[in-house]
Amino acid sequence: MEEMAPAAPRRAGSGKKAASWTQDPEGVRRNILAIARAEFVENGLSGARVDEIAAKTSTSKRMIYYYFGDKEGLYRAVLEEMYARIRNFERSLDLAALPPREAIATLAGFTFDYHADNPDFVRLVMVENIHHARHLENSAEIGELNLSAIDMIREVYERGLREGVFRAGLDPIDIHLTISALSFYNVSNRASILQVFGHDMGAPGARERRRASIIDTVLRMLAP
Amino acid sequence: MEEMAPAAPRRAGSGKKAASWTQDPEGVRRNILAIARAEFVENGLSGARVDEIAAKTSTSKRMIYYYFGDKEGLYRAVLEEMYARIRNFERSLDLAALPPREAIATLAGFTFDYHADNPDFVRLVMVENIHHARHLENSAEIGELNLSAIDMIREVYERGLREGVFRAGLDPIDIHLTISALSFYNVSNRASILQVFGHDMGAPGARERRRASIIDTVLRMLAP
DNA sequence: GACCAATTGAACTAGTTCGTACATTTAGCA
DNA sequence: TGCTAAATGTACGAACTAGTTCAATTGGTC
Repeated sequence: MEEMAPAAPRRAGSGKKAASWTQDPEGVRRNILAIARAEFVENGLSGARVDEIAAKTSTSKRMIYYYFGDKEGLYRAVLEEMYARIRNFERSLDLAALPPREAIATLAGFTFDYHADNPDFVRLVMVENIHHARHLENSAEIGELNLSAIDMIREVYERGLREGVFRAGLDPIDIHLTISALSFYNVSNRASILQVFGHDMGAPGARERRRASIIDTVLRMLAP
Repeated sequence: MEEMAPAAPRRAGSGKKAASWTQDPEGVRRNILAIARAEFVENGLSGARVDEIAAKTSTSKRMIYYYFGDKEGLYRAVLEEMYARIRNFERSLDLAALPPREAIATLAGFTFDYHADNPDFVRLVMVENIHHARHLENSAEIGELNLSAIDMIREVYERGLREGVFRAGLDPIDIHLTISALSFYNVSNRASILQVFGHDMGAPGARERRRASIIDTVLRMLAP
């Protein structure tokens, strides 16, 4: 779903000695980030190889260290870019315009789709959790999107309460966790579920059925 | 929650040259497996270091290769032991003796507790999914526990249908996925949720509330 | 057009990591 | 008791890996 950021036409010829190149710092940065993301997502932080990332880049290993300091710096940059992206996704939703039940159904459906369509995001969060989220910890600007997601749910939930379509006593974060867990697991554990149960949660048919089931489950959770 | 399998008293003195030792193949095996599990769970497959595992063992690196062939063989052994364990857990449940709704509530509660009490299991499954479950694939004897879990749910579900306490049209595997997802996520994503939302799903109070909420959600999913 | 800071390239290195070769000890059995 | 196979210890090496050194090129600015 993402372009590879081909870093502008560089070194048109081969890698000869006296070859010349045009400067394009932003392009180089984006190119490195895109490749690095793919590698970290596929092999994890310790499994990814800097030399491998460098080789797949249209630039050299030297540039990785020049722009990102070290391997962890590069990983952190990938992580931050990924979270910035999901923040955008969340901002794109306008639940306030919908009736409570439809708002929750929309949120659940969109969340499910976002996870299913962005396995990279899911896998990176898995990797980060294996590392006890200590890179997320050192990364500023993560705390911003905190309340936005929860507050959005709280607003809809309280509106639903006033209208009598939701039951009282629920915690907005509990609603968020339920939606996230059901959406996340369908991607994160796809491989092991396939091996153990022979059921492919990612197959088109199964995915759609699961999507409907999850929306239904969340609505039932909130029903009076 | 697990003993360290101290591999029988070996080399009572120090590691001197002429020291003697008593043979204990099984003890050595178990000792290596226990240490290896901790390392793989903590650092993943690529992050774990064979030398580090060997150092923490009461035996030497030579033994690891003697018994398990290579790093992947050791990892596979750890994985198989872990799955054998959960199979035992599932067999310990006797849902047939309970009324349908209580049976499901019990299953959900037990599943939640098993995950919460065995983060090692959860983390190892995460690691395995990062690797696309390809080690699970090459490991025989995994397919056995397939139907047991699903069949157990199917039996209870159909009983509930006949008694009119469950609604029709559900897939047993869908029920299983819901219970697993909600239980798994609470452990697997604890670190990132704490960082992003400042909410600790593992804290005693939060854990109990979440447990009750999940059981309730599953029952509502099945209600007519 | 000359000068300096920002960029980039290629080779190199110090330390790590998996795995092995070789020697030795133990346990059980003829 | 002596012999053999299983089990264990020690030391080492080849390959890999993150990060660096040194030098060169570019773009903009005076």
